[in-house]
Amino acid sequence: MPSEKVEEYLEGIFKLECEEGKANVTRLAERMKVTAASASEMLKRLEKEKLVTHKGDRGHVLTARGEHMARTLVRRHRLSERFLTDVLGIGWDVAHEEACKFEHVLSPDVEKKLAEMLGNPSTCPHGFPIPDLDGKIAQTEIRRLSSFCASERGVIAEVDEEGPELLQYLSSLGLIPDARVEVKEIAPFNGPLLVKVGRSAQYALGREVASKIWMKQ
Amino acid sequence: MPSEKVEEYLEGIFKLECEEGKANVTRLAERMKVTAASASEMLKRLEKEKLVTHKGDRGHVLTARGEHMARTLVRRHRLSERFLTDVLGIGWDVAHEEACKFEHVLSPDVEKKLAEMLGNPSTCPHGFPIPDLDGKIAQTEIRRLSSFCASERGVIAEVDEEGPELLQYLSSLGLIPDARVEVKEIAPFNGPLLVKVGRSAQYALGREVASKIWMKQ
DNA sequence: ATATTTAATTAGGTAAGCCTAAGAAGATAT
DNA sequence: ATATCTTCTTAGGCTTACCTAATTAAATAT
Ligand SMILES: [Mn+2]
Ligand SMILES: [Mn+2]
Ligand SMILES: [Mn+2]
Ligand SMILES: [Mn+2]
Repeated sequence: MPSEKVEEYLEGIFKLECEEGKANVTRLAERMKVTAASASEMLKRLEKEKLVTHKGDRGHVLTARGEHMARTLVRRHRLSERFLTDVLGIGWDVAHEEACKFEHVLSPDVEKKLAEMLGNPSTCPHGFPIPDLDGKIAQTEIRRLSSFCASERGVIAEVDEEGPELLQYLSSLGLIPDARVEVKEIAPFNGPLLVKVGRSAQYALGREVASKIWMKQ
Repeated sequence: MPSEKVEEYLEGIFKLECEEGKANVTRLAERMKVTAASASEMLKRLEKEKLVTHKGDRGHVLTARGEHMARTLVRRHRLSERFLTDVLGIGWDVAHEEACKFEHVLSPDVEKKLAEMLGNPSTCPHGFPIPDLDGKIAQTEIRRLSSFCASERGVIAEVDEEGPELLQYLSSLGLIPDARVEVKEIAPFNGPLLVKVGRSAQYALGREVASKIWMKQ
């Protein structure tokens, strides 16, 4: 049985692979909040356990087995988030860190029953797709809000942020998955976006924040 | 933050105190499935951390702080069992070991929301009382079924067993909390009890099994 | 009182995960 | 070509939680 730490590393490597194609020591260490030395040691161990292989061009990638485990963890994480927000009424801003603990204690049977109870949801509260039992993740066409032009409109698909503060702020503006957003204006010199959420007032969003909001349609 | 291991030891010591008044190294080691050496070391550490004190008459007892932590864990364990059986439909025979993992990942907020969602239940699926937020445990008058005489009747309060096999067997006979049981006959020479559950057939129960069933009324 | 059994502790060791500090390898700049 | 970053690895240490084997302490039996 892999330890909770090993599981967290697999998840971290998987996310890095999704975002950057491969994982390197430095980026993994950052994500796991450990030193590069610690990340290097863990990668060596994961390679010995055939969960990771050393890709030629400077980087590490998960093996089939490692990737399957990672996808299972992502599924359990997002199902847990769904449960925490929908059933218990926990805020989406803290659901992530609570789910990060839950994901390691779900057995296959509990995972299955939980998914059924929730009606086999397809996304987590932040809009990310929930992998199916085989680990398959539904792909959709999405673009960053920061890439939008003035007068463009769309619907929020995903909010790519884990910290509670920003999530709390965004939900207070109604900027949550499935909200309709229209970009009214973009300030010059790479300035903030003026957006309208639903039929409420306009808000100015910094580019960094806007780049964490992924839009569909 | 206490580690999961420390939490499990606190729980083990608490149960021993309830059952035998105090915890000694040997009994604790048995319960935790470690050697006496390991249990001895852990007790030393818990004493250093002021979670346990060395009682004069051969034994260790929890401090107020240690006991409060233990009661919180028991509460989270039993709430988790309730959730697993009532909401997810997990069998009571495996709910215990699943809950043993859940109890360590519940934050105070999640614990509170979970208790509310469940309607603040007063007992776990095995009939044991759920401590309230202060750790207070409701006391009731209960007796072992094995102490019953022929023709005595009562209602099952608690089933004091953690292994899945016996629990599965007992529930197949309808021997679960709140079931009405009548002792029809007791075989001589400390023999088995012939019991009638509800209005179904009679079953012969060994004394060891009968002593794990606690009756009320 | 002495011997035996049981209970508890100590000594010494291992593995997982973390750290700092030092060194090696690669990439970039001058 | 040489110097300077950046990235990665190694060496050496620490803590937690476990182990076996040996020792000490306490209880029980003869
Ligand atoms: Mn996680
Ligand atoms: Mn999420
Ligand atoms: Mn437990
Ligand atoms: Mn129970």
